Amino acid sequence: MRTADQIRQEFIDFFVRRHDHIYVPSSSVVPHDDPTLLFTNAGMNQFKPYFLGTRQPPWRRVANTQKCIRAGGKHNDLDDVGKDTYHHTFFEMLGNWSFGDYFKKEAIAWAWELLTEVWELDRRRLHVTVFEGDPDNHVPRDDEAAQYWRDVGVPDDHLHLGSKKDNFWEMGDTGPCGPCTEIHYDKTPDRRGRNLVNRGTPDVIEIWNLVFIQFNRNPDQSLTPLPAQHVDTGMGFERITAVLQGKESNYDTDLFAPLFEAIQRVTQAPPYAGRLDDLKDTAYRVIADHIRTLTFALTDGAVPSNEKRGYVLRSILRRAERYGRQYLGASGPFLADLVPTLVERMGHVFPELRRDPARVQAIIRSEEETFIRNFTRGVKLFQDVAEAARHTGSNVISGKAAFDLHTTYGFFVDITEQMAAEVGLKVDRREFQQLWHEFTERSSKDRKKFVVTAVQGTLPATDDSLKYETLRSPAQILGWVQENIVFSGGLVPHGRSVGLLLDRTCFYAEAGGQVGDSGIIVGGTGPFVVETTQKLGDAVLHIGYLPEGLLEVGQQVEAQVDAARRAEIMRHHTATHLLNLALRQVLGPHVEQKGSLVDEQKTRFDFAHDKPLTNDEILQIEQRVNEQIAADRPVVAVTLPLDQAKQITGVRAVFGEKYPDPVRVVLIGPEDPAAVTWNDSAEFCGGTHIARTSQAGLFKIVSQEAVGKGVRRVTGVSGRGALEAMQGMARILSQLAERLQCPVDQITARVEALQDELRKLHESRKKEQAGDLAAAIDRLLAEAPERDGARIIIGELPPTTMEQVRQQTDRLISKTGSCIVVLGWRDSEKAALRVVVTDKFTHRVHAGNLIKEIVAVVGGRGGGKPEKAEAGGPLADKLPEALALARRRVAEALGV
RNA sequence: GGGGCGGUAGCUCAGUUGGGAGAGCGCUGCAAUCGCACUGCAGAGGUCGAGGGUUCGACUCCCUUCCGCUCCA
Repeated sequence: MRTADQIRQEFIDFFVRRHDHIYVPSSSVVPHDDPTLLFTNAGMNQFKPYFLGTRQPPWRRVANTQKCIRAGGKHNDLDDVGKDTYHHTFFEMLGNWSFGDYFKKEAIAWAWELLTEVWELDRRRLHVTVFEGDPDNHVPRDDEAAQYWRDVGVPDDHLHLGSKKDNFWEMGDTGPCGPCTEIHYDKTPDRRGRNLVNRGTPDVIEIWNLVFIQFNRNPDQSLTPLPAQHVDTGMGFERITAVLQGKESNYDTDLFAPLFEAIQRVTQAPPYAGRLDDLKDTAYRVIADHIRTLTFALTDGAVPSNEKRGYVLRSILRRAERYGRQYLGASGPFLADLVPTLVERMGHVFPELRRDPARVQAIIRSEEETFIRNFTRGVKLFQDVAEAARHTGSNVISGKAAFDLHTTYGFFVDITEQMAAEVGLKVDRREFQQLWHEFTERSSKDRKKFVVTAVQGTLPATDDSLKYETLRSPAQILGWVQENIVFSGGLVPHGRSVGLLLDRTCFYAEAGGQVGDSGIIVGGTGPFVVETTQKLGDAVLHIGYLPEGLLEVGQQVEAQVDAARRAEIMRHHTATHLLNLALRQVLGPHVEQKGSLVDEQKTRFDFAHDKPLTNDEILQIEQRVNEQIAADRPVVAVTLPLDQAKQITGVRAVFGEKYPDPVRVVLIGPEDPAAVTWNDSAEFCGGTHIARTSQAGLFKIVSQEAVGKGVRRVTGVSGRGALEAMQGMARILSQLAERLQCPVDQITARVEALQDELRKLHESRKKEQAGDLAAAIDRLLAEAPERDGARIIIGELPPTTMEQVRQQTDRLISKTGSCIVVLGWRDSEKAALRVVVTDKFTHRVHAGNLIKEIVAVVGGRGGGKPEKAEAGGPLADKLPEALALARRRVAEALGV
């Protein structure tokens, strides 16, 4: 029997050796350069530019195996994984490719050759499909492909027509497309599967898809033939391995066996038995599949997080963890321990796995630990609500409880539902949906801001190239936007919030974290007040209002940016770049920008870092930024082709952001991109900056906080704000120094000494009082009358605290065994009372009720339980009176 | 940006309408043992995240804030 490794190799060798293909390694499973794509989900992802014609392919014929992940997004197989024999979130796609080289004839002939001659598959079990045609879109039936199949010997009763859904491939709404032909394998024992092709049964499965890219879909939906025709084929590696090894299930192949053994080893569960109706075996499949996805994704640089790609990975990890805990009896983290097995199994094909498996394991382990913590807490909450439900005789978990479990502990409803089902309960889905709806509604609505998202009418483009050069510029009014409607003629209305449109402007529109400019637009009889500036497409909206006067479309005006505010903004923006650099230098290379906000008061900077900054780190960072400011380095912007800009040493960009090509790069220090070193700041940035660093004046970090797991936020000030922040602190310090009568640099020591002194004083006073108190108590005890075996101890104590009296009453109880105690004393000018009644007498004297009555005498309130009570009041002089009342009441109660 | 939950001994966590801060594990000492483990006894260890407020009295209720987790946008 062939091993999986042999099968993969034979595929590659077949195309490379026999048919002159070039082997191209798999691209990363995390598409770092395509923000629209969560994961690489098909072999063609890395070759897309060649099909689109945006780049020339360096080779004509290629063969490869591509790492793919399908989870989250459109192709979401996540929920099916583990439940059947053939779904995976991670899989390999074998493919051979022609970029404008061979076409249908060769592709079909070679596919047949590989399957029937090299691999010697039974021809009688192979079926093929070809496109049936689509007259509405002028696409003919693919008779060509059908003929080539007949030529290699496929009989007509093994040739099927397929619909657009199965046999026509399109990249998107527009772009390259074409018919495809699929090869299916009949697994039925008697080879009677010809009517089961494309019926979604595991008995007859698609093993290879050959796509013939020959058309371009135009925006008007018409098709035109492409000048160069391409072939793109994809064969699911796990499937073909199962077929060639004669296995029912992909999971029965030697690709998964080592993983199952490892899972068994780390969980101590019974071995994998391959059953579909056993949740234990489902768990094995889920875990084996998911650990492949996690290991490959993390190896390629993805990180679990609470949004997007990272969130999908987190869900996958949790799903695996949950199956392991519930069905295999894993009690602690176990997924991380599976990584070495996978690296050993696949490292020779994907050497990147061997680069740093320890890092991958560390990430997985830490995720597992947080999940387990949450899971334990969530299970507890679940048990509470389940118990409560049973208690009320209901068999329904409320929607609110399910909602809380999701939003607090990340339990998806189906998890809650499953857990409920296991104990015979149901979940109120309707209530859940209702709450969920309100929740998402509120989350999305609660961000105010005047944001123009879509407009009716055509927006004229604005030339805003002046924003880097000047703060005043002549312009002509082209119109305005009001309540999402574009007006292009007439008089600008008074007092309403509108977005004024000009032909050119020097106003900076909000972008790249920098806030929009404010200012005025002068002309006619009154200035237009600009509160902020935003960009929509190529149009700049000067958002504000016209208080009075006349302003008309077509009029010549002058745009004047609020120069003082802009200056503060520019200081902060340049300071942000210096901060970014300093963070990396002080904390390490993992510091990646996650977002920023720059305005006239501050710079707020979010970055990847997983723990709070220490005081020392903050000091170092401030110091580095201020050194750069003091060095009075020039700040220059250069515009470069994107490819070239990416080559600049240590250049920084926000991950996931789309940058134009050419891109603007802001350099601090060197004026030539080639001269940039790791100690200089270079960032892709479209913002406005000061000309020299010294203009920032001063930089100070004022706060830091966590924004989410692994993301920290620091807020800093420069320019005037920094001065104010420093002065504010200096003022507080000098006030403290004055109050403490010591120099500023001794404040810490002085406070420590004071705290120490205070503590000692407290202790000695406590001791002193305790002595007095014990003596007083003993006196009271000596003269206490006895009634029915209980000592009745009522009296006043010297000034003390409740704490002390508690200890003394404990002593009394252990001494007397049975007693009724009413004590009063002064505590910082107020009267305090405590009543204690031992068990046997609580039905005759209720401590709580008694104290309520007697505390009224000293003008206070209090309460407690039958056996003990505490109270206090302001009229300390009336204490004897209160105690006298207590004596009477106790005497009455005991029938004296 | 908006919401939910949590922060109590070195660790994991209890703490029930506001009325003496606890358990388990760990730690120290003693006993027992040739020694270790186990066991028994004793003990140390807490600004109940921080700061305000309400109250005679706050771990508990209210506000602010920090830290962690989580969901949505």
